Amino acid sequence: MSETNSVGRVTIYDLAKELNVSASTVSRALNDRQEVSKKTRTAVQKLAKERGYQPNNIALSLRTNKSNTIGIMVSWINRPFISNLISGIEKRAKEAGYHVIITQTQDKRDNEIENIQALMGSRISAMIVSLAMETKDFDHFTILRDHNIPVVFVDRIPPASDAVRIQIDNYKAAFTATEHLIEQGCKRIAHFGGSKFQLIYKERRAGYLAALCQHGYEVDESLVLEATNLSMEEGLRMTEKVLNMDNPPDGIFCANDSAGVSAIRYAKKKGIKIPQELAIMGFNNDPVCEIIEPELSSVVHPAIEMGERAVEQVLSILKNSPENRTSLSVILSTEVVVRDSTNRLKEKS
Amino acid sequence: MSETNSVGRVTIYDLAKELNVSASTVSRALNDRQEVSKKTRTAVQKLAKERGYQPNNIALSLRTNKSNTIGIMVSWINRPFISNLISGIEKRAKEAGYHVIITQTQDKRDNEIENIQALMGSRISAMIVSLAMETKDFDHFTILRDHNIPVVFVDRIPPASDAVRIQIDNYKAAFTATEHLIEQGCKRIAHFGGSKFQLIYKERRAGYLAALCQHGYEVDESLVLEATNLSMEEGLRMTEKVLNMDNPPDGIFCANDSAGVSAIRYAKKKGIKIPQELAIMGFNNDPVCEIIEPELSSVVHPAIEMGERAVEQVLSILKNSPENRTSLSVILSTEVVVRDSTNRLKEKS
DNA sequence: TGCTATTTTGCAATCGATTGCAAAGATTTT
DNA sequence: AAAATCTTTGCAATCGATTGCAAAATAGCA
Repeated sequence: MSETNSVGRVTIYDLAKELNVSASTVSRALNDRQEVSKKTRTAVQKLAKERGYQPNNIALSLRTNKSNTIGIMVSWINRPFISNLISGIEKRAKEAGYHVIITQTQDKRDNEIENIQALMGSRISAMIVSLAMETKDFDHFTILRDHNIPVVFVDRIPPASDAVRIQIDNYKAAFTATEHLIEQGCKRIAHFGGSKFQLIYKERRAGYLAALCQHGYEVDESLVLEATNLSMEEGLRMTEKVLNMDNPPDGIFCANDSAGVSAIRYAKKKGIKIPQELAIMGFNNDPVCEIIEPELSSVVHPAIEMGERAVEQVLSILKNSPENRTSLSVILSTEVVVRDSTNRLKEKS
Repeated sequence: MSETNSVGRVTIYDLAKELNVSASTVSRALNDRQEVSKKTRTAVQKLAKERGYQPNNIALSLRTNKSNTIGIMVSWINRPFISNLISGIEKRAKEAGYHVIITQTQDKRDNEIENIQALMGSRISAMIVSLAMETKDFDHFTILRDHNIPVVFVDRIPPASDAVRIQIDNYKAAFTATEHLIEQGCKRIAHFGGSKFQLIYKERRAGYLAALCQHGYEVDESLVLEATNLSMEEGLRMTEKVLNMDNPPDGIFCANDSAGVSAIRYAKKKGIKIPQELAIMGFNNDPVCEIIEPELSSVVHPAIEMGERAVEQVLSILKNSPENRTSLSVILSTEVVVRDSTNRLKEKS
């Protein structure tokens, strides 16, 4: 075994002893402080390099009480939107000299509480959160505020007005998407939504209803469905339900792409022509949209950018005094990407 | 502002003062040690709960030199295989009381070096790595060994025989997949591979060649292609190339699903019948396999399980003495999932 | 050379939790 | 009641880096 065991990393004391100076001097030299003579400074830096000195962030964190770590809490890492979000966060965080600790809630409120505890123990500098599907109350987040740990919510955000959030305008996006279906000539438009306890789904539903209303459509409640977890399976069940009604819809606006994909597959199996007899709109613009046939129209959900912006919010909060926070909420722009699953006009031309 | 600022978390000293005991006693009481009288023990624990005491992991880490953190280094988080891998890692790591720090290399060797430095600074207990595509030498990993930090390689592993790795038998998997194409009656089988510097792609290629050889097929080098980054775009280019040859293949074995998807799309556009005129096999069994039409046959790559097993290896290494390591390499089983893109027999029945 | 002025250094405390060892307190034995 | 034993507690050092303040070393000047 080598001379240095796993514990025996090179410390400033080792360097100090070897150069016959004090640890304070080494510390200052490594931080390139002017008050250390140039001669010792370069000597220290040279030796540090030779010995492969790595500053111990843990010791530093203990002293400064800053871990330079951002905690991320999401439902599941292995979802296209989330993994893109995290990718964006990690990239920007690293640029700013922060680490990133990740935890999954698996959409369970209890895990949310547990994870917050654990992250608090790690003295994270800030936290970026996308809520668990189950979560309807937010008491377990107050402890973070009590300790002045900035929290930025992304995508699945709480309704509390004073929370910092990064989001898209779900209402407007849903409105535009639904309007697009109307423009394509759809007369009866269904909506497959997610849990009504999640603001994003509530807003998408509201946008959908508003578009119908504005264009003088009547709302048929039996066409407005909701699932706690809007999965492929749920999407399939919903599609089956509405397409077997006496008066089936000729358009579906889905609150995510999984449901949209299921709708396309079921409709195809039933021999229903897309988009002529049934136009289908998804949400998120996942990669599958371009794989499935016909390709699925969807709403861009800029995941990577949301992650980057979340980090920027974190940094700005950490930099400014708590009272100096300006923009609490960032709303990113989206757009409807029209593909074959809703493009009726293309066929006519 | 509240009485406790962000720095003013409750410490054992606060509890000690309030109870008129020493910090040592509080520490021991919180760890439920017998040598503290039951009376003080319960009193301390009660007060700790009341005051919302959170042990400071950073202080603990400094003392023990154990961060209880596993560093993950992957190319990109936002890839189906990787995000599933991480999901599995996080889950099992949390169960074992470990945190997970994530870094992306973006497939760049320089980032790999930088990330290792950063993770070393955070005094990670162990590391789980999937190599950057660029990486051909492994000198920058020796520092981890020098400091006795266990490294477990997953998926994209180095060829060094003494590295701990979690993998599938890529050779065998590729062999079986190619054999399946042969059984389906393919006479000329192309291979779209990844960087030859990556072991997994090398092995997949070898398995493919071996299957051809064993069945008395001649190898046509012009059908064996390789891309540094086997993306959808590269897959498209490759498909275009081979299908426009004078003597095009009637089967393609792709080293990942992106290439497989591109092959299907291009072939369809050209009006080539799948699988009758061209059978296509992917690798990874990404979700897209079941979305595209025809559905893409593929090889199961058990991402979540690989993540879990990687953590188990880490734990076993950390627990046992360095000399006591038993299983250096874990090989998980895979299977070929036959779908419409290769199933010629189904049509005949 | 002697006396300020300036530059360089070192001492010691700090961050929070743990632990070996010693001391104090409680209990039992003779 | 004194001695011996056992239980419970506290002191002080440790982990590694930083920093206010004081001390030492050097430079500048007469």
